[in-house]
Amino acid sequence: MVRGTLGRAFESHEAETRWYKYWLENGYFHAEDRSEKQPFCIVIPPPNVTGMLHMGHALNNALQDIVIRFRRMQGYNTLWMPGMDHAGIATQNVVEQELAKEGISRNDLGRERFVERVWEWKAKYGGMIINQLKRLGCSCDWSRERFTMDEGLSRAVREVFVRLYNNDLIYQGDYIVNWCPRCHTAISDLEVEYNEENGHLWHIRYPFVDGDGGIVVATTRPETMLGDTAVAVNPDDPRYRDIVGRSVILPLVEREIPIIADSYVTMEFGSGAVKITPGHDPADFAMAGRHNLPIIRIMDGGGAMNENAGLYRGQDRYVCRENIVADLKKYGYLLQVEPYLHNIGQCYRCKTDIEPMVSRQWFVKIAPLAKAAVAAVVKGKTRIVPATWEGTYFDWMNNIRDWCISRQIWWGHRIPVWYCDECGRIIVAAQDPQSCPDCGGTALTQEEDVLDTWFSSALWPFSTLGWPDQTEALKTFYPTSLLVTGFDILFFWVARMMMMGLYVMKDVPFRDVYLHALVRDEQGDKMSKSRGNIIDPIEMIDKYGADAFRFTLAAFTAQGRDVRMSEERIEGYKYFVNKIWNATRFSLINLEDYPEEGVSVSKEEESLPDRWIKARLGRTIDGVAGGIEEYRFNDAAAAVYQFVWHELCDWYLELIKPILYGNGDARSRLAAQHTLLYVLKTVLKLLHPFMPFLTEEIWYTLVPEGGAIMIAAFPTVEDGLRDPEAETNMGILMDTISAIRNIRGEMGLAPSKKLKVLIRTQDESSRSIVKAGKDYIVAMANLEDCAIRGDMEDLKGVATAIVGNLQILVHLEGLVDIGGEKARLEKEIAKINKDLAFVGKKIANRDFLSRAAAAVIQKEEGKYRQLCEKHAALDSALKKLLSLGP
RNA sequence: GGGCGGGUAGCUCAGAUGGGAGAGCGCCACGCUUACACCGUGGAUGUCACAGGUUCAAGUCCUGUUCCGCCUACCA
Repeated sequence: MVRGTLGRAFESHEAETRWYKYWLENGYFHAEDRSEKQPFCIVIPPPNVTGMLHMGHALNNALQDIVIRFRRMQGYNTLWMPGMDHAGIATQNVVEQELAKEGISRNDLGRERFVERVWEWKAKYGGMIINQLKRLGCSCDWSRERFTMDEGLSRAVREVFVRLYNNDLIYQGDYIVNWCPRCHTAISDLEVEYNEENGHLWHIRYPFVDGDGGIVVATTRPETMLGDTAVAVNPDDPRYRDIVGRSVILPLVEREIPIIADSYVTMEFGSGAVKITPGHDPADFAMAGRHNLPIIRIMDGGGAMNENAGLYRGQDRYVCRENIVADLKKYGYLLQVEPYLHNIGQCYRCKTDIEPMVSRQWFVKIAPLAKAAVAAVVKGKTRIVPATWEGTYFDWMNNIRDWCISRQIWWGHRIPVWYCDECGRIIVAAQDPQSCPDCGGTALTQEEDVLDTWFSSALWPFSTLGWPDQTEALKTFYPTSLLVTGFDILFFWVARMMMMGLYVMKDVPFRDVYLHALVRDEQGDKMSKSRGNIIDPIEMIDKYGADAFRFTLAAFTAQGRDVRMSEERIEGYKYFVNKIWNATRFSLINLEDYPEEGVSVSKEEESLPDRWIKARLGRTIDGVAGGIEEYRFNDAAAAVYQFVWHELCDWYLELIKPILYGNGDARSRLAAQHTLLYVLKTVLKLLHPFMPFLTEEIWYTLVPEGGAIMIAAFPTVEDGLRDPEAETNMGILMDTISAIRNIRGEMGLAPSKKLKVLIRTQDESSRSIVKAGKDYIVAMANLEDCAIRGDMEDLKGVATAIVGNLQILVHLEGLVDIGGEKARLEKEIAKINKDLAFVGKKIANRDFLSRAAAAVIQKEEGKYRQLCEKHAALDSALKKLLSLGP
């Protein structure tokens, strides 16, 4: 097979489908349960089954795929474990909405039928995101794909629940929880988001039972007064000291409630007296515990007032508020209303105002679990990157509160608890029990509630690998190597995986956690439907190709920074794709007659550009590999971008053109072809983790029998690549060429005009470097002739530049523009004067000389000397220009 | 109220371990040179938020101020 040719442009869409299929068919994504190779494993943050790929997913998964492909190429037994989350409330909502269109509710259907419907929905519409991940190029081991509601994962959930329960780490009780009246369920503290809203502070007078007067309380939620069971003041408050212990009459309700003293009350706020509603306020609930107050719940699950609300029964809580306020006013209890800005807790899914409400729920006693999870990070068993997040992690873990895990919905893992209808005994078991172990009764009723979706997600790193079975995969891949996720779910998910992993597996779930930032729009705003600033990843892939899109994501992923995304930027990296494509086309054309089996080229046959580009390639390998290893994706991307565009294309390809076009001997042409092919192949491998499709397509054409690039070995820096001498020498030639080009541009000499140049230096070694590289200078600076001499006689009609110890004189011939050259030299000299003043001041400073490091002093003195020389050279050039004339 | 991150070129951002600043895009000029105009060559642009301090030397370390984000929190 011979090398092929490439079309005019990369057809991304066609290539993407073709190569993804090819990879799948060849099983390249598949990880071995057992292998001689070192394991490397990432578990995917499971997207919601209802989810569609958004920018956050795209970033998250592009980064994972970059690391995974990199490690796979490095020879690891690489597993990227994919799957989805059943997303209890979200999915139930979707299906309920579907039912609503048919005019029925889930209650009409009943639990069993409803859950069936959800499964049907999932089969039909669920998991769109999986196909979208494939469009991105994700190399997950799809043969292992899991779903949190799978039989196996459900078994893991039950098993963990039972263990926790038997260890007294799960309990049931009546506590105040965050209740979403729309979702009709309790949610955890984390699922509440607080937003500032303009409200009011109502001042209400509660009259004393005995005697005149009363006490004034201030509240933002007057409707909750129906559930008040006390009024509290601070024990140190002189205003109220005497009335503690007395009682007041709750207006409208006519209930007698006590005035109690509790140091929780802030004297300075409002009137210094607080109404206490233990049934509907977390702080009040806590106070009720301390003072043994009755707890009255006044609302139902939908946020409407219940039978305890008397006349207000059936009213929605906000309607009720208006009525209460009106009534208070009517009866003279309302003293004052002031505008008040405060935080309202809302359901993070549906934005409905949360109602704190007392109800019977299941909780995980979390402090002991959190303690171990903190210790693991302190000991460095798990590393959080960037490390600044460790502090946040510790703060949260150390102040953590028990986790409410029961949800009053139907879609999810039903809690493995049964109640004996006969004797009332609670049975907690992994397997459905047949009878009551106490009374032997067979009439058992299972707990209605399901578990928080995050409960099953917390088990993800080991449940997906087969736990509770001791599978080979589990032994090989746990603890996993890396977790990549957004910082927004550090608490929701990462922390809980840490706790569960340590509890169940006795080891951390992952060695490294890389937390990336959020994707925002170019203004820095969060992308959201309501803002209308969403960029759809799939649309971007269609338009610019997955490779350009992925590269853009990587290039903008600096640690600790949000990713600002705009279409323009993706387009910019599409240009990079095009550049790579065309550099390859150029190479292919010029490799046509290069033998497939290659040639062996000795060190001596290599040209300076050959040696130089290989040396630069070596540094690029370090940059890319180091960047990915340290999760500095922008650095890795920048390193390869810079190399391909500004070293390979801008310099190397241009430098070898004359050689390739046959201006030299056959051997040096072969040497250039050899190097070109080698460098191109290597850089494609460096690019592959970022641009899998493009590189595979090119690789296939360039190395038809080389197998897939995705399983090629990732380059390492061989000794032959290090060549500082070539870098230095080539650097001199490049600076020389740039200096001539600069004169051409500044002096307005046409690009097409071939110039005559004289390069002079008394330094032997520089002269020989330039002599050896003369042909490159002539070609790259478009010269008619380039003389290199050691004598320093005066010349007229030239423009001068100084590079190191080289004096570069460009003959201006007929078009002498003394004014132009004078201005150019003066500008240059002015710049040097400024630098000279600065460095001069420094090395004249006694303190600097006595205190700075020797190396620094040496460096500064060297700099000064060079500046002086350059200054002198330019100055004499200027003088000659003026004295000699045209 | 606490905590964290950030204010560097017109824009978006890089700048371990202190030695007077970089990239990409944009802008200006010139070029269709047989890979690429999704290109090439050259050029311009910065009181590194502000004020102090440490140091021979500060974008980089310390303190304070200010502005902007985010996280977190039971002052009703």
